[in-house]
Amino acid sequence: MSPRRSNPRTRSTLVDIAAGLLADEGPDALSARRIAAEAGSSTMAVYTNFGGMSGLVRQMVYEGFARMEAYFSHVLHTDDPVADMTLFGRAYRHNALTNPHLYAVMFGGASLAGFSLTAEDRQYGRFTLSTIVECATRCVTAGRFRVGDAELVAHQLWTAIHGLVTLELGEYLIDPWNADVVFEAQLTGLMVGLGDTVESATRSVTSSLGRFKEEVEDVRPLIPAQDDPEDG
Amino acid sequence: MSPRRSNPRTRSTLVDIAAGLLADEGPDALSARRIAAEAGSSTMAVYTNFGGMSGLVRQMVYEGFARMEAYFSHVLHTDDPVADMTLFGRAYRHNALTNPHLYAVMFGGASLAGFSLTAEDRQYGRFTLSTIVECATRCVTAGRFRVGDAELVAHQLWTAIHGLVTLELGEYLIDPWNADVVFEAQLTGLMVGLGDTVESATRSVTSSLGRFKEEVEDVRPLIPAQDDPEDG
DNA sequence: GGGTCTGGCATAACAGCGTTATGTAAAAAA
DNA sequence: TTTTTTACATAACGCTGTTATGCCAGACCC
Repeated sequence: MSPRRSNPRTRSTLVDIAAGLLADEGPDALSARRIAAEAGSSTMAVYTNFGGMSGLVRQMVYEGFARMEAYFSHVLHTDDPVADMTLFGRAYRHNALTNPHLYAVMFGGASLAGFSLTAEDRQYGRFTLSTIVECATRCVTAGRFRVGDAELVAHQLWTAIHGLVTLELGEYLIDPWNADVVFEAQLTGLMVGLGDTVESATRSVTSSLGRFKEEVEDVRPLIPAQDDPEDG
Repeated sequence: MSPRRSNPRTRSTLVDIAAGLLADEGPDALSARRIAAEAGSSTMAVYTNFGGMSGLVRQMVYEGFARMEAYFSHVLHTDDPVADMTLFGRAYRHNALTNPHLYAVMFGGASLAGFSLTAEDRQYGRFTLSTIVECATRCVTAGRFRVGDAELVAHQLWTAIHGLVTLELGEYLIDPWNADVVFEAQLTGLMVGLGDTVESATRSVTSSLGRFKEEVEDVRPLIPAQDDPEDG
């Protein structure tokens, strides 16, 4: 009754090769033929395992969100929620700059020809935001933020940092204002705009810079297995 | 000695058709064969006039920046520079939502397969920001903004609004926080973060909403001629 | 006005792409 | 062992951007 099962390692190796190709040579290097050639198989492997290039790309997007969550999970909860929040911002930017092409596929609309995210995919991405919402709640209850709705706060922070990262990846933020300067100013400005005082916001932003180098920067998220925890 | 000159109208019609195709059917509908077919010529017209698809797309990007400038040019200078600034934000978002695919090509990195902007193209885009810098200067001299450097202020505003618009176009901002709610809150928050008081910022944001519908919303920027002011 | 020469544009081909129809063989169930 | 089901290989289809080739329109020179 039950037929031949697909090799579990095939899925993960295909995704690994595709992710490496995207990271090393950019989106134009992503092709079914190229991936299959480097995997030593035919292009049909992409179709039996993922239903086409879209499915494979979608799997890479999921992995991208997993990497982002890995960075977020290393942000500790301290008694300075605003510092925690700015640290999330630093982690978010760090993840995007570490995986620029993958980030572009995740949030860049139709970054890859013929591929677009489904509503379910975006819901996956939005779920990652729940960590930020939780931290925003702590900022509000601590009296540091004026606005009461944590979800609105999270969206404001997300959109602002995302925009900076996007323009930075697009090489729009260079001389004389490089992205670092704008980012630091943006962090402080956002906290003040949400209700924190200039003094405490500046302190929190500064402290999170030190924490970033210890807690987040060197995190090397392991590539998660794709639906099949099999590994060799 | 001097050879046959290319038909000046060919360039503009090709760009017009391409822009219409991009706006109506999205990036996947953009192909040299399709454009040539709708123009009644062969694909070679794309190569003699633009050197290839990249050149044509680049020309469309220039037109995109021109449209954005057209919206900006309709923002009046009042004695409330913060209201003017938020109105620029509304104009920026309005332009992006009116030309979503074009905006994606302008700022979405490699939104179209095989196309990427050059440093010169980005300089063109950054030039548009000079209007914002000028307005930021007025905000600072009026004592509404704390931060002294107008260019830094302009970059903070640009990145924040761009990020919101990008996620909105990517359909990441829907239930329960739609983009409108986040946008209004973001405008106020940004002004406060830059030094304005909550009260005056709220007033300016509110007043710019009314001005938007009168000064900006119905602007229909005419498609500028491409390097050749010839027209028929 | 005729000659000349440069380059716009058409035709057709090439290499690549994602995808699919077809055939084969491997693996799981009976 | 037989049966069944599907993973995978091969080859083709239609599409893409691009280019080699050739024709001829049109601007200069005489």
